[in-house]
Amino acid sequence: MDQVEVFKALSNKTRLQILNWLKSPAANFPDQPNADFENVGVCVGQIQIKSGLSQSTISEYLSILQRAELINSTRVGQWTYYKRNEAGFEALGKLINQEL
Amino acid sequence: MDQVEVFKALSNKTRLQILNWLKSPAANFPDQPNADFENVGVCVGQIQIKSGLSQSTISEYLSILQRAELINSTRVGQWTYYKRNEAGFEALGKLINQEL
DNA sequence: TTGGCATATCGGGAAAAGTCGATATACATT
DNA sequence: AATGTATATCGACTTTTCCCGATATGCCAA
Repeated sequence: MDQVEVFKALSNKTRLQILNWLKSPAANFPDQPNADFENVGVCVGQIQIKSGLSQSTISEYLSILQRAELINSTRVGQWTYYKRNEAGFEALGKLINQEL
Repeated sequence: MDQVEVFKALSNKTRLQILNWLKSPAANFPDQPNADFENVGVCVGQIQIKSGLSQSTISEYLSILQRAELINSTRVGQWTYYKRNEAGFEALGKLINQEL
């Protein structure tokens, strides 16, 4: 876990919002017919609509969060679903408590 | 505590190093004749020398860290001493565990 | 196999951050 | 008062980040 990379990923209001939305997909997004929130997460398009930013921006933001190990993705057909990587958040907590 | 501001402050290798050095001033800096590490911290000049960056850069970095509530300063004569603000780190830990 | 979606990648323009040297300010000493 | 030292601020330049629209890629359905 690269410290600077993870903090950079967190240094943006929209990316923080996305992480927060992904805590309760069912509360924050409309139902997805093709997949289940608990298993795979939320698809890019839903996140993009909710954010109000462009498709390309959100796609990039998601990959920044993924490189920082804060989310991970599952491809199902033409959709990519993203969900929180709780192990990454635990690692971050430890980093703060022990290394910073 | 502004979330984006804190994470931006942490998104820089040198600033992370400074925070780390300030965990054990006595181990990381030469003795200061005019002040005591435990009470007031380390003066700007010592941090600047150790970092290898310019005086102006370090002065700015310290103020970024201070605005993020991760360190605080004490002015004594012509010196400004900076030390870690452990309350800020606790707040950060809570932020990670509860809000992120 | 062609057309239509969903997502990723590319190229770019604007804004912010990184970093410097020069200058200003504040305090201390003589 | 004049000089010296420590820190802060300013102006500038370079690099990175923020976002976008356009295009490419991958997958599905007709």
